[in-house]
Amino acid sequence: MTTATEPARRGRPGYDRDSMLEVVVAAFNERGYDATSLGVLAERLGLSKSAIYHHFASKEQMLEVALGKALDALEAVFDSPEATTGPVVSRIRHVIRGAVLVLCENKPYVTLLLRLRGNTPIELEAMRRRREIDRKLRALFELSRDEGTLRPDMEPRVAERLTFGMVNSIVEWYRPDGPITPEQLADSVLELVRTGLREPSSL
Amino acid sequence: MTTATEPARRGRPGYDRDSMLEVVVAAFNERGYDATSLGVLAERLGLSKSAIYHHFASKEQMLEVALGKALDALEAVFDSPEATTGPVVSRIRHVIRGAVLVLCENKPYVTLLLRLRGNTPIELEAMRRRREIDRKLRALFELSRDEGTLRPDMEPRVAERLTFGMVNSIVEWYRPDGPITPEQLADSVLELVRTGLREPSSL
DNA sequence: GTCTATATTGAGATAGAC
DNA sequence: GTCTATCTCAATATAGAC
Repeated sequence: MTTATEPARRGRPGYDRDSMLEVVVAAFNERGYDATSLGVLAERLGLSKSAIYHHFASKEQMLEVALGKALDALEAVFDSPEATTGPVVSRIRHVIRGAVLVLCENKPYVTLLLRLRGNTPIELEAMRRRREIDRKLRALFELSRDEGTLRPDMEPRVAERLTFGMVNSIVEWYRPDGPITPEQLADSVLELVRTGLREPSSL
Repeated sequence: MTTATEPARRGRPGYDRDSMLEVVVAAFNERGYDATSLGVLAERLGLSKSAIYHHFASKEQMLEVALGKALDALEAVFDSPEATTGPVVSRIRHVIRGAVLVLCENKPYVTLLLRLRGNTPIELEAMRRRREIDRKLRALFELSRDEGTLRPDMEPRVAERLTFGMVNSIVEWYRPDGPITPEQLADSVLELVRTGLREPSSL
């Protein structure tokens, strides 16, 4: 009932929670969570409105499950051994690369997370977990400053905000079927963060 | 009726369009446009719901006027002489700096613009104008690549997206009454874009 | 697991008095 | 320029049959 077993997603009927959530979250991201009615969801699912309640207790529970997927994946990156041990510069590179990859591979769920406004307790709790992740990147930049590998005119807090701003903005334009792979994108972000956009010789 | 004349914004009554819009847009940004009901707006304004209709024909018209403010200010930066003539690197610096300053000084209106989902013709038109601005930054990065001042391993399109991603993310955390001035913030963004976060000597 | 009702609430918007 | 009262519609959610 909770864990998907085998087939799932046919032409029309026979949804399980995960396959239904894919359709639902895509709709949330296109129109916004609040602007997406159960009627629209039912239409896109090819079901009646009431059938949805067989899988989810409420519209907000769909949001809750989706946000959990995004947060679990992001937290795994920031709590991994490569993020908590070793040279600080390597740790920073690891979490930035990992965040880009998670974002690309779980784009719909992360997109939903990044657009929360905190209108309900469930949204507030998700935002709390997200802020905890932000805090971990900031802590890494503080270590970097202390050891002298962060340029001294850059506040760790500003570095963290701008870095995450850049990374998070990727959900707005990355296309899984596009020409750029997540790995290439992660390389571009890391290079920009490391040494900027300018042709090095023109410094 | 359309243009504000003199005083405006008192303790409770006597709103004109602009002073009312300030309150309205703040509410939109806190809860999201769709999740903000006229009832909530009336409460925050200290008015009844129907009184709002003396100033705006509809909820969506409030959005339209607010988006116009943001877009007019941004377009002014990208159409200015400093953005269209002179060395390409200077033009890029000018539009990035200008975008950061406009964003800080018109934060509520720009925030609203950046969160649109395109659910109505009015939203779609605003998104079209916004894409036009994106296109102008991309064109500048293409010129930069052609003259050899953009690092060759960075696609102009990716450079544009990551740069605007970083700039636009500022609406999520900039505080007008905080310790960082818009000018300092613009400097930080420009330095990060130019040469990255690393202590230069550690390259 | 899905359906056809339907209950209930709150939304955006209007009428007309003051 | 603001109010009270009301209209209309669409939203989330439930009941109960198949």
